Order: sequence, then C-alpha cells, then structure tokens
Amino acid sequence: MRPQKVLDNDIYSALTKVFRAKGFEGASLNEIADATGLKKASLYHRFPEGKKQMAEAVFNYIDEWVEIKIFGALINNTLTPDQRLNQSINNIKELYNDGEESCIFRTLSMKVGLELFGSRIKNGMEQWIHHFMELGLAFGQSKEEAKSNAVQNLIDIQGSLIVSEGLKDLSIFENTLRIIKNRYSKE
Amino acid sequence: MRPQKVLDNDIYSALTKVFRAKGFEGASLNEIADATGLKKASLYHRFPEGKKQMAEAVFNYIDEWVEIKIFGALINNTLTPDQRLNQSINNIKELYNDGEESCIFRTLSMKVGLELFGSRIKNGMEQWIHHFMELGLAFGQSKEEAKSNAVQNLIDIQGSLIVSEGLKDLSIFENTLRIIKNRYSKE
DNA sequence: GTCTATAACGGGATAGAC
DNA sequence: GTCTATCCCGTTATAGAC
Repeated sequence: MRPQKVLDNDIYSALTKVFRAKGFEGASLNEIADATGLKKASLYHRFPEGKKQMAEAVFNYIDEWVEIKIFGALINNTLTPDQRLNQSINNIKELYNDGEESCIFRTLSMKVGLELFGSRIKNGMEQWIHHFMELGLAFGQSKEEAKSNAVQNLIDIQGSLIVSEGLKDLSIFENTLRIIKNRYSKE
Repeated sequence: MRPQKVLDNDIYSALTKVFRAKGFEGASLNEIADATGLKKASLYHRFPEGKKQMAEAVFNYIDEWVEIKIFGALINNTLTPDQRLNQSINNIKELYNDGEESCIFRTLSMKVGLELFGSRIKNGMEQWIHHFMELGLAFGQSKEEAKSNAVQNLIDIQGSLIVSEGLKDLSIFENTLRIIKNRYSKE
C-alpha cells in the first residue's frame, strides 16, 4: 500500500503545537515526527532546510491565521467599531485557546530563536500594534492614545499568558481580555 | 599548581545568566561550563543531581536577591510608601538590567521547565503579588484594588520584557515601570 | 512522498587521576 | 575541588530503497 500524502495543513498545525509548547531548542525532531505522523526523513523531504524551516512554516501558518481572523477583524470597515472589537477579541481568545496555549512571540524568542527569527518577531509585533491602533482611531482615540493602548494590549496579552500559565489560573487571561475591551468600549 | 576553588557566588551568577538567556533545554552543559569556568565534571561535583539542580540554584539565587532587594523594599515599614515604591521600582529595573535580561518566570516555564519547576514558579508569582498588595494597602488602596494592581504589575513586567525584547526597544520596559509607579503615586 | 537505516555530532552524565 | 578522558544516548541530518 502506497503511503498517503500527509496534508500540508495537518503538518503545519502539528508543527505549531509542538513549537508553541516547547520552543525552538526544546522541540526535537522525534517529537515533531510523532506529532505530524511523518518520519524524520519525510520531514526533510518537505523541509529541506531542516528545523529552522519548520519553525518558519509555523510563523507563516500563524501569520496567515492572525492576518485573516484578527487583523482582518480589527480593520474591517463594514463592521461597527464595537463589532470589530468583539470579533477580534473572540478570535484572540481562540488563538490562545482561552489562555492554554503559548504565543510564538514568547516561545520562539529565546536567545537562539531571536537570532534566527528576530526580524519576523519584530515585524509581527509591529503588525499587532499597527492594527490595534486602527481600532483605537475608529473609536475616536487620538493617535497617541491609540498607539499607547495598542502597545499596552500587546503587553497585556503576552504578560497575562505567562502569569495565567504560571499561576495555573486561566481567569487571569480572560480578565485581561476584558481589560483590553474596556480600553475601547465601556460596558 | 592547585586549581582555585571557584566561588559559589560566581557560579550562581554565571548559571543565572545562562538559564535566563537560554531556558532549561536551551542551556547546554558545555555552555554552562564555559560561563562558569568549571569543567563539566566539576559542575557535577557541585551539583550531583545535574542540570536540574543547577537550575534550582538559579531559583534560589534570584529568590534571595528578590526577597531582599524587592520584597524587602516593598514591605519596609521604616520607609514611607513613596520611598518603598521608588526603591522597589529601582531594584526591579536593576533585576532586569533595564529590560535587557529576561525573567526566569518566562525562560524556565516552557513545557519542560514548568513540569520541573511549576510549583516554584507559582509560588514565586504569588510572592510578587502578595508583596505588591502590601504596597497598595500602604497607599490606602482597598484589598480588591491592591490585589488587581498587584496582578497587573506582574503582567506588565512580564509582558513588557517580551515586547521590549521583540521590538528591540527598551523604552517600553522603562515606560511600564512608570505606569506601575502611577498606580500608586501620581506624579 | 514516505519509508528504514545510519551517519555525524552534541547532549548529559560518570570514572578516576591529581 | 578540579581536571582529562570517556560513555551512552538522543539529536539533527542524509542515503537510498520502495
């Protein structure tokens, strides 16, 4: 029996799970092989440049998701500002699985990860800030207000993920999403 | 010539640097050996239980520093609340080297680290919250206010370290410390 | 496109001399 | 207390069959 071709999306999804949990150095090819259902040699067929390329695929995969589901919502001008806010917050919640899953900004930015992917991470963070700014402007905030709120949103998300995980209390992440909402729309 | 005994404190300091930068899995014994100036076998003389014990020494080393320089300042009732605030903020700045150094809550709490050190991390975070709460109470805040400010301080510190590093902009960390100050003392 | 098998290397850890 | 030398295993990566 011929081996099935494993679907690209299933591979990306499995890669993402592993790298988010373990980071770049902590993710071993054996574990990645188990998670994807491919043997190591097959992984090298898909990713000839090896582990680094696998991690890059994770960035691409998440970037695309975020672009559509979060940035897309934040700047969708067929929606009211309140709708944009609610939709993007819900999708942020989904991205981090209610606070259970880490962010690649964190797990892939330890020393080695930062050397390899520093510019992607910087770029990604700037995108988050840019799109949150648009939301603030849509709510009538000044440029300065919108900017500082956007930066603080990013800080809050990153920080609350770490604190939630450390304290094993997901309500902290949830509460942070509420705080972000309140920066734009009271009650 | 007899080998010098390498000072405990120099070892802890070097260990801390490596684990903070690389995390548990990313820190290799070769690198630790280089950083401490001890050969691998000598490290095992000091830390018979191996790498895990080395990381534990880092927790102890930082815990002690934080206990004295940060928690000590936060609850020092020979100082005015404003003095406690300023001193502890300055020491937080020092702890993270103006935002250049990571926090072990972050680097030692990836999947494997969390399995090994989860309860130490939880405990440590609770200590930070507890002592920040005392500061809030000293400033006349209600228990609820003091608690939520304390949690938010922790979130802000963790988040701003990640965002500062990612954007390569230490002013974000500095600004966060100012925000924390303003939770207690206006201007 | 996937596999088995294996190479080449670095990882954590230990033995034993000084 | 530190060292050199070594062990064993898991790691990344490759060769070649199917």
